[in-house]
Amino acid sequence: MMKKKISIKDIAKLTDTSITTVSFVLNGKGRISKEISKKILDVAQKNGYEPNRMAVGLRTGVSKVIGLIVESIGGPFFGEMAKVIEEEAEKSGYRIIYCSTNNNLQKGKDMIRMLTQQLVDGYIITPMKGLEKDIQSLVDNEKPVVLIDGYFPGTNIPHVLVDNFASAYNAVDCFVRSGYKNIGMVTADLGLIQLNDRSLGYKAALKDNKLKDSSKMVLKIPFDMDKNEGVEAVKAFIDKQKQMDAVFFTTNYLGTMGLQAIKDLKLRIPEDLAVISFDDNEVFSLYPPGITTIQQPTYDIAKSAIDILMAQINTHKLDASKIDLQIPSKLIERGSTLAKASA
Amino acid sequence: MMKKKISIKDIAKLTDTSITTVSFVLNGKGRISKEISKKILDVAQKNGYEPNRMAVGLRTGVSKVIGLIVESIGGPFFGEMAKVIEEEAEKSGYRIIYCSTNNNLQKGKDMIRMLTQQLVDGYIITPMKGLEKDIQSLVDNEKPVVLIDGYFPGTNIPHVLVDNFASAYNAVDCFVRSGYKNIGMVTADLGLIQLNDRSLGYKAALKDNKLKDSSKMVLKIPFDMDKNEGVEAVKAFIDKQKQMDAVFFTTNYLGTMGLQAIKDLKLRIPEDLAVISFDDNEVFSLYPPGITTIQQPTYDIAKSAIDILMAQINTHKLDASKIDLQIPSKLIERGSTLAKASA
DNA sequence: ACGATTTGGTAAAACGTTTTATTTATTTAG
DNA sequence: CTAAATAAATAAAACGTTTTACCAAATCGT
Repeated sequence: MMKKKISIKDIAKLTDTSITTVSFVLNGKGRISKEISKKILDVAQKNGYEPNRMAVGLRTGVSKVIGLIVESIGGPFFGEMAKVIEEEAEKSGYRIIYCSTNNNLQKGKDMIRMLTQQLVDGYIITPMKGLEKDIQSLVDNEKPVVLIDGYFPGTNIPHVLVDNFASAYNAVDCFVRSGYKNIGMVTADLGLIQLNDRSLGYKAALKDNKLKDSSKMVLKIPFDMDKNEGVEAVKAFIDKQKQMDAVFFTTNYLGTMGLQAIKDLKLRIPEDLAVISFDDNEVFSLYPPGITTIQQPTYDIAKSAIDILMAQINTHKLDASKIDLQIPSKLIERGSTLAKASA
Repeated sequence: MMKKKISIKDIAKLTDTSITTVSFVLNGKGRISKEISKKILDVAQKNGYEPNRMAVGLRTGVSKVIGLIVESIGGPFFGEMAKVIEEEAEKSGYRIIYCSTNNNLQKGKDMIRMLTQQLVDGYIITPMKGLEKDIQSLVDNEKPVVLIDGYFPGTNIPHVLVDNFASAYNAVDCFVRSGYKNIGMVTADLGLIQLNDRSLGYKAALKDNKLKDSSKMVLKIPFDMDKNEGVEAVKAFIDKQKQMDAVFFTTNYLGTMGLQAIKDLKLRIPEDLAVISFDDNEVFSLYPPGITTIQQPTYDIAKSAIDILMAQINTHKLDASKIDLQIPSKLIERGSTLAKASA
C-alpha cells in the first residue's frame, strides 16, 4: 500500500511545469496563469500533497512549532493551560512541543538547549530560579519568549500571569469581611517570585486591616518535602497555632495537602478553621462545605501568552507595552469562608 | 550579541578539514584519526555546535518527534499520562508534540493529517469512534502507531490499556463482598470501546454473582451533555432507582459528577449509596468518606506504549506478541464501600 | 513601429545535513 | 619489490523546499 509521499517535483513532472511554478502556485506567490494554477492545484489535491515540513523548515528557518516548558504538564493548572495554549496556537498553524521540568533546574536547562536546536520558533516558559541566564540568552539571540506564571524582576522578558499580589490581598480581605482575624498562611519554599508576591499581598493586607503582623503564623513547606511529610507539617503547624482561625494556602497543591491535614485533625471548616486556597479546581468545589479559592484566568493567561508570542514571531520586535501583563483573578467564595459566628 | 549558529561547514573551515570529516567525527561513523577527531570535537564543543534538526530530518527522514493525540491534555488521567510519556520518550531522545481532540472527530482527523506532514516519527493516540480509517491508513503507510486507553476490535493496531472488563468486574465484586446487591452503573455514550468493555465487565459480574440483571439500573449520559446537565441527569437517575444501594461510575469525570449529585441529594455515602469510580484522583481520596476507585496504572501504560512505539520505530516491524496489552488495575478501597450494615 | 513595460514562466542556488563513491597515502603480503 | 589491502580524508549528490534572478513573449505608449 505504502504510497510514497508526493513532492513538489513530482507535481511539476505530472503537470509539465517547473518546480518553481508549482511552489509559486501552492504558496500564491509568483504570477501564474489561472489555467496552469488550476491544473497544479488539482493534481496536488488529488495526490494528497503535503509539504515536507523539514524541507520548508530548513529553507525558511521556520518550524511552526513552539516549545512549552512547564513545571508539570500533569498538574491541573498547567494541564489546563497547556490545553488552551495548544488550541490557540493551532489557530495560527503552530504546534506545541512540551516538557515538564518538575522544578528541576538541570532539566529546565537541558530542555531549553534541546529546543534551541533550531527546532522551535518560540518559547512559553514557566520560569524557575536559576533559569534566568538561559532564558536571557534566548532573548539575546532574538528568540521569541514569553514567561507564564512567573517572571524575572528587573529584566524585560515579557510575561503574563495572574496578579498574585492583589489576589492574595483579596483573599485576606475576604477572610476579614467574614470576621476572621487570625489569618495564617501556608506557602512553599521554591524561590518562585509568584509565591513571594502572594506572600507580600498577604502581608500588605494584614497591615492595611490593622491585624497584627503574624509572621509567626506562616508555614513554609520545603521544596523537597513529599506530600505525606507536607501533610504532617501542616498538621503540626495548625496544632501549634492555637489562635489561628483562618488559613490561606498559596497553591492548589498546598491546598489539597491542607485539606488532608484538616481532615486528619478532625477540624470543621469553617467553624474551627476557615480556608482559602489559590487555584480553583474540582476538589475545592466538591469538598464540603466548598472551599473558597482564587481562580486564575487560565484561558486569558494562555491566550495572551500566545498572542504576545505570535506578535514577537511575526514582527521580530517586542511590544514594550506588553512586557508585564498581570491579569486579575476571581475569588470564588464558598462555604469555607462563611461569615464567622460572632464569638 | 546574536551569535549566529555555527554549522558543520563552519567547523570544517575552522579545522581545515572537510564537511564529511566533521560529520563523521560528530557521528562516530567513518574512520578519522584521533588527532583530527579531537580537534574537531574541541572546536564543536567550544562553539556550542548543535546540529540543525531540520537539515538532519530532511536528509534522514527522522524527526525524533512523536505525536500524542489525546482526548484532553488537561484532564487528570491524560495529563499524568502525557507527563510520563514525555519523560520516557526523552530518555530515547524523542520529543512530544501533543494535541487534544476533545472527542471531536474532525479535530482528530485534522491532527493526524497535520502530523503526517513528515513531522513525526510515530504516534500515540487515544482512539475514538470514526478514526479507524485514518489510523489504519497510518499503519498501512508503515507509520509506527500505538493506541492507548482504547483500541479497535478486529484490527492489529497495537494498543495498551487497562483491563477494563476485569476492572469493572472487580468493582462489582467489591460491592458484593461488602454486602451491596442492587448495583447501578453510570456510564457515557461516547461509543468508546473501553466504556463498552467496562459495561460488559459490570454485567458479567452481576450475572456471576447471581444478581438480577439490572439493565434498568444503568444510566448512559449522552456525550454532548455538559457537566451541570449531567449532574441533573444523575440526580434524576438516583432518585428513580429507589432500591439501588450502590453505583459504579465508569469514568472519573462521571464520578465527580456523581459526587456532586449525591451531595445535592443529601445522601450519605455509603449508608444510602455506596460508590466506586473509575480512575483514582485527589478528589476521590479526599472526599469524605473516601471514594473507592479503580486506579489505572498510568506509569505502566505510558511506559509500555513508548516501549512498543520505540520498538516499531527502531525495527520497522511490529511485534505480534505486543499487539494487545491489557494491564491490570488496582482497586483502591475506601470508605465509600464499607461493609453494609446488615439490614 | 520601436523601445519600454508587463506577463507568465523557469533555472539554479541555497538551507545544513548524511552518505556513497572515490582518491591518495600507507601498510601488508608474498 | 610489486600487487593488494587498508587507512584517512574528501568531493559531490541528495533530501524537498523557497526565492532570486533571469528570460521570452506579449502588450503598451507615443
